Amino acid sequence: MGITERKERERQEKRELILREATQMFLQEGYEKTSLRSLADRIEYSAATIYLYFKDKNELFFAIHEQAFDYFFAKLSIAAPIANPWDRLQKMGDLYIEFAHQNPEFYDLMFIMSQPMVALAEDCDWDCGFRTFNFLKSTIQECIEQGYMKKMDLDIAAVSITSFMHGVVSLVIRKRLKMYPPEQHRALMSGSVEQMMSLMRA
Amino acid sequence: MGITERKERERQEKRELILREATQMFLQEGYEKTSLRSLADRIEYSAATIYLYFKDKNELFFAIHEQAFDYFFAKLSIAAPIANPWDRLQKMGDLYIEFAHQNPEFYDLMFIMSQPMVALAEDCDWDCGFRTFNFLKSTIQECIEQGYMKKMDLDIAAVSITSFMHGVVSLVIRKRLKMYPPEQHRALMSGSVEQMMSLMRA
DNA sequence: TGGAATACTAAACACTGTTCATTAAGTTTG
DNA sequence: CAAACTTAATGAACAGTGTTTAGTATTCCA
Repeated sequence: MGITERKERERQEKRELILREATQMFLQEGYEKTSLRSLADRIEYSAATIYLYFKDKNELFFAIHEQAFDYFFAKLSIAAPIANPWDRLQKMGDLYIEFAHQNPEFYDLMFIMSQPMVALAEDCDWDCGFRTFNFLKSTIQECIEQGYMKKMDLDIAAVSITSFMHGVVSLVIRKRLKMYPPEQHRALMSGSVEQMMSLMRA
Repeated sequence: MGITERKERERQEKRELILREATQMFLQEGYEKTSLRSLADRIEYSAATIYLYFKDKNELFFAIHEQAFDYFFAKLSIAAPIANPWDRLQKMGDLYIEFAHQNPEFYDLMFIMSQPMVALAEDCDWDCGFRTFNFLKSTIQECIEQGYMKKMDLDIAAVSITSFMHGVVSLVIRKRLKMYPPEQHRALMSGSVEQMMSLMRA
């Protein structure tokens, strides 16, 4: 029964083609210009065809957002081999800022836009988000256990650090740091991160 | 020459009527359902009329966002009479969280959505944002000067605190804190804020 | 070879923000 | 007072959006 398998494979491949082109379009042209019709033009199918592979636009955006998370996780993983958890945490901070700076559209989709989370049903889980969060959490735990970081509740610490990093980055991405000229933003970001790290250091 | 004055006043009043209804609609029905046509229905004018009082939808959203900032600033000002700057800062943190929790759509418009910032031209300034930021900044300055807060660069401190507060709140609003059940969010938020405050305390 | 399943699409639906020619009302002036 | 000018408001159109559906080819299997 190789035929149904081939069909399934071809179906999967077409889904991935659409996803790949959508992702490229999203990065190249930005969110605003990524409409289902323009995507349809690009892949040379009709707009209705996209609905055979994705339930709606939110689900397509969710799929792109998962791709972005894979890329982000791969980037963060550069820090994984660093034995010292404090140095690792520090490196993760740098990589976080770098990722957001180099892929603002991805960052937006992953952490700011509503669309992908609408695709996710009320109850069910957000695997790619959880994985990243747990990676951070385990590093923080090591930092505390090995006495690099002040003793504090693990969840509070993880939420605090996530919040802080997301805060800096998203204020810049959504243009709410207008009180400082753009050329100062990078310095303010890394300055704040450094400050925050030194406050948490045991 | 009372006629041109009356005309100007009537014009201003109509602008405010539109703005008031738009704001109510935005709060009641949410962003998604606030279209220029549905707003036009509500105020019993045609959609084209709105364009006689606002350049485009972004400018209307910017005006609503300014109203939201006024309300926010009034709320934050509850803390203004508190003499001790550290207590005042603490109170401002509580009020910030409370505002975001009670008016998530306003918060979104003020600090997350792109629309209002698009209405603001590249160069020109964001008065309502600046005012709020400066209020925070002066309180931080007092905290440092009076030895309540660890010695640190004022701008770094202001950006750090803003980032952190915005981070917690916006993660919740945009549903990126799914690793914890909703009933735990408030506790995590105040827990993080407390933790952060205690780290900054001299 | 005929019937069922699949892949795909054109066209329509119900929206959106925005523009513009036209109408109606009010104001000023000869 | 009537004519000319100014302003306010609108209906209709434009160009776009996400989404649904009826219908058409094409492929597969009994």
